[in-house]
This record gives sequence, C-alpha cells and structure tokens, in this order.
Amino acid sequence: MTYTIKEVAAKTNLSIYTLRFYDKQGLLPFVARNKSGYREFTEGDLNLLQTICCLKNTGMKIKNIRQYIEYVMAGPTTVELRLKLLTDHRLEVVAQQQKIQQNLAEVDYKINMYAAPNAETSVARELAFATAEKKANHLPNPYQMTK
Amino acid sequence: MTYTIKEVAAKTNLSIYTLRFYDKQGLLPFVARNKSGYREFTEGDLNLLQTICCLKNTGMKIKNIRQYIEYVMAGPTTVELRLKLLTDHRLEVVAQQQKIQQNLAEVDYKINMYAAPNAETSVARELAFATAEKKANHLPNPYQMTK
DNA sequence: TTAAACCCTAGACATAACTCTATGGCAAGT
DNA sequence: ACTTGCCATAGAGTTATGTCTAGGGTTTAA
Repeated sequence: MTYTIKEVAAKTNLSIYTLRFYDKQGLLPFVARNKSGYREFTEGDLNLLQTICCLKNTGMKIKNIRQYIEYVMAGPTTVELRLKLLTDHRLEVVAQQQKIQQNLAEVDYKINMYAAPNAETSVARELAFATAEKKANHLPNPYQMTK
Repeated sequence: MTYTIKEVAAKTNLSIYTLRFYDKQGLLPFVARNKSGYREFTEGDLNLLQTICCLKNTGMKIKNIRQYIEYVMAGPTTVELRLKLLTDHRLEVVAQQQKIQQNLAEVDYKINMYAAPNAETSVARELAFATAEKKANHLPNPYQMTK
C-alpha cells in the first residue's frame, strides 16, 4: 500500500541520496514516517513527486520548487499563487528554449560549413585571415601551422 | 585594432572574471599578450569567442568546448573531428529540448487546471484523495486543513 | 610624478545540486 | 539469536562554473 525509499528511487530514476536530499531541502514535507522513522510514500506522494520532477526537469531551482510545495501543503486557497508561480516558470522556460534555438542555429551554421565538400578550403581561408590579423598586429601566431 | 579584456567583456556580456576563467580553462589559447602580459583580442579572436558562447549557451561543458578549441588550433585537418563534436552536441541539445517540452507539457496541464474556473474545487478533490489515502494507511495528514 | 584606472596571477570563496561516508537502529529469514 | 540488507541522520566531499580578494605591475593624464 505504501512504498519504501528504495522502491520510489527505482520508480522515479532518482537516487536514494537525491530523495533524501530533496526531503532535507523541504521538497517532501508530505512524506510520512512509520514508527521506526522510515519514510512511507503513498500513491499521492508519488504524484506530487512527479510534479517536482517536471519542475526540476524544466530547470526550476529547488528553492522555487519548495515554494510551490509549500503552496500545495497550504491547501486550495493557494491556487492563484501556484498558478502565478507556474506561469512565470513557463515563460522562463520558453524564453530559455528560444535562446537555445538561436544559439543552436549558429552551431548549425558551423556544422554546415564543416559538412560542405569544400570545408577544408573554407577553414583554411578562415585560418589565413586570423593569422594575417595576428601578424598585422605584431602578435604571435597561436595556430599550429602544419606543413 | 585590438581589444582589451574590458572591451571584450562589454561586447560579449561575459564578465572580466569569466573571460579570465575561460582562459585559465584553456578556452582562449588564441588570445595573445602584449609586452606587459595584457591580453589583446583581435576580431578573429572575437569570432572564436562568439562560437564559444554559442556552445556554452547551448549547454556544452567547458571540457568539450576546450576540445573543440583544440581542434581549431590544430588547423584544417581537424574538420571532421570538429564536425563530429558539433553534430553530437546538436543531437544532445535537441534531445534535451524535447525532454523539456515533454515536461513542460505536464506543467501546462497543471497550469490549465489551476486556471480553470473550478480550480479550487478540483484542487480540493485532489487534496481529499491524498488525505484519505494517508488515513487509509494510518499515516498522519501533513496538509494544512484550513477550516 | 603621482593618482586613477587599468591590467595581471594565484588562490580563496560561493552556489547549486547532488553524492558519499560514518555510525547506528530495524526487519526478515535461517 | 545472527546475519544480511534496508533504513535513518549528520555532515563531509564532489563537480561545475563562476566570482572575488590580495598583492602587485602598467598606462594615462593632469
């Protein structure tokens, strides 16, 4: 009817260490203990833990996840606060995704250059430009000139 | 004709500390020094630094960025190695973006729930389920029951 | 020629998020 | 009752990526 920390670790792909760490960080105030002090996870606890993982996987800081959990623990009156926290987070995630897309486009540009049949030629031209610039500024050439 | 570290910091939005840190990590072997030991950045150096920032902004580890830079320093014969490094990285970034999309979809589900007109009701129902489960397992109820 | 504003390095400190170690209690099977 | 394996905590250690401080040389401009 309940799960041990080991079982939860297996289900969630979090390590036992991480689960205890999250508990210590105040992310798991809903997890009960049995008479020996062992954690007992219910299905409902796993649902909440799943939400925690979603927030973590989208890059939310533990501090903010803790805030969310505190809202959950406080009951239905915090719905609006939860909504604001999640929508703010959503905006950050989307912005971050866009930033990565833009930077990845530049990486793709490089990839295309390197994948082109004349790649060595264009790279050699780039290198020639860089070394010429070093020379023009009376700076040593840091590149390995093979041949 | 060349830029000081301060000017480069202003251009790149990296701090002077970060630039020196990157140099210490072997990311800037191409940057020359003047007779006083001051760094002198050329335009070509800025191009390379821009690539470094792209890789960093897409989540590449410094260790791998250093590997890329080492390939660049070694000249045009490393084009294929550079290509492999970048395409491997690209795959990781895309996979990571997809993972985030999936997790964000779950966050969106929560957002929609909280944004619905009957949000408090459904949250109260969720809470009732969780507390009932705790009770059924003879565990204390960790939720703040207002009222 | 001196003050202000640069530049340098080495190395300490910071932060986040784990990860592990030491030590000891509890549980289940023989 | 013992052994094995699981559970607990406290707190030390790790990794990555900076950020800052101390101590000292350099450049510029009044």
